[in-house]
Amino acid sequence: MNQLSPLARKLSAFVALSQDDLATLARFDQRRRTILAGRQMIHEGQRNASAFILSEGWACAYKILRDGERQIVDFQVPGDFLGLRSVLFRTSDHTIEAVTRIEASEVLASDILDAFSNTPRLATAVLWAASRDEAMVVEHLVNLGRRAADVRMAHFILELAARLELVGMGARDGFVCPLTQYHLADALGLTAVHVNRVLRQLREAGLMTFQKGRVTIHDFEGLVELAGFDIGYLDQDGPLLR
Amino acid sequence: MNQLSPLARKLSAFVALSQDDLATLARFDQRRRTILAGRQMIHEGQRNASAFILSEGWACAYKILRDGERQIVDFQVPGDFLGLRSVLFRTSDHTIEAVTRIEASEVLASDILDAFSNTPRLATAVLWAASRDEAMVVEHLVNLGRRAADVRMAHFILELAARLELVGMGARDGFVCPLTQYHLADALGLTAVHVNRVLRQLREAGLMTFQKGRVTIHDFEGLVELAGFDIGYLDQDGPLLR
DNA sequence: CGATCAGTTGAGAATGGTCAAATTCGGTGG
DNA sequence: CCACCGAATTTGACCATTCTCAACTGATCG
Repeated sequence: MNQLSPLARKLSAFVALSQDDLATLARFDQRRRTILAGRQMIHEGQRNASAFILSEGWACAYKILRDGERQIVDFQVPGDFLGLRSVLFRTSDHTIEAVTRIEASEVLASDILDAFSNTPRLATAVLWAASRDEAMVVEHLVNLGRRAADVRMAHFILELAARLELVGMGARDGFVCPLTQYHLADALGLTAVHVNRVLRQLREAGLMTFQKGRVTIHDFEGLVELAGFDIGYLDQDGPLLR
Repeated sequence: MNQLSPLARKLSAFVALSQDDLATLARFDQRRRTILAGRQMIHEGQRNASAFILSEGWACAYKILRDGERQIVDFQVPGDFLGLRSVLFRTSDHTIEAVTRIEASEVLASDILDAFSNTPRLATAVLWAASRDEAMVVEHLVNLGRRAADVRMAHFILELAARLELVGMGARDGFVCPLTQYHLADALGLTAVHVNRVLRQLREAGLMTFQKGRVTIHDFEGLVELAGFDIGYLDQDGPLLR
């Protein structure tokens, strides 16, 4: 079982996959790629893009507006499947960029379509994983639409903490985080200047520190209370499969 | 072909579905329901919810925050599939409410899971439709994060116009729209008061009018220019299928 | 004919943005 | 090891978009 890819590990935590399913998943993992920090893995408008399964490093998906502004839609951490929509849509509607140096497996469109035809159980599991990502995008949307800057930041940090904990890369007291304050600004719909002020405010309130590539959570309960964070949308039940 | 459901019509516009696929889809359409305006079709926290295919009327999906604020995630119009995520997640992470009186078909979880096992081509088409919805949520997120109130409104109206045109319910000069200014406010992350001001501003600029259940677009090109609207994300190519 | 709900408008407040300038920090070449 | 460079972070002063609160209108409904 040490041979399982990060995605297989994640899915297996929720679904019992058959030997067939695991074999198909293993084929997803044949094309190892190393991507340098800052490189684009998929770019907006690209046709026939591949998908990727992230095993090391962080990526982010974003859109650029006419005036050059950037909105980050989400971040991907190890174990995440990225670019599924770029495969189903012939042309990608967003850019995915490596935040750090990345180790990933490239998954061809044909691999995915074959999986849908031949291993429906795996297909449903992949759809569940995609739905979980969508649930995160929805919560992110709620964050942007209806929460004040400090609450927004707190919620964002708690979501990252929960996601990283699931893959063993963090805990309630914090995690290693390669993001800059510009990343936070573009994800949270704020300016970098205001992000800095909000971070200071949270630090001075004794809730959390974001410094030198590390997030330290000083008061987990306090942060949850401020953010009104409810982990439900991350669906720890797993997919409905028969 | 008159017997096709709205969803079958929408999917057929993009994918050639086999007799098997169509037969499976027809089974989706057996449980007709009428839902009164204001009723909840799926509520947050509900377990084992059904999905629905909308044939008449408008619905909206939203989340309520701790402080009672509401964020509308998206609207559904005839031809839309709603609640797919509520089926895959055992418990729904959002509420779906009828904006008007609705005619819809209830689709059981088992119908969908069977479809995935038996008609992979249809499953892929459904996944594509879900991805298209996700693309709209993503664009909505960008709207909230990085666009000013007037641009946000213009973009939202143009998206609705494009979606309704696809199902024959509107055109470039406008459409019938049952939404209140409160709906707009909760969708766009604004207050109803500010929505009203923005609408006045757009009306006085000769771009569009939102009044008495109808949106009238006076200057389509001007609105597109203001919004920086690019229809690409609605993916008119259809899904990649072999 | 109240009651209620959607829409409209004004005045003042506040959250977050803009602009500008330091300061810190991690590298990199000497 | 040290000087230096560019990127990231930090802070202040001022500004503007959007919110809040409050009042009023008009339509609809029982």
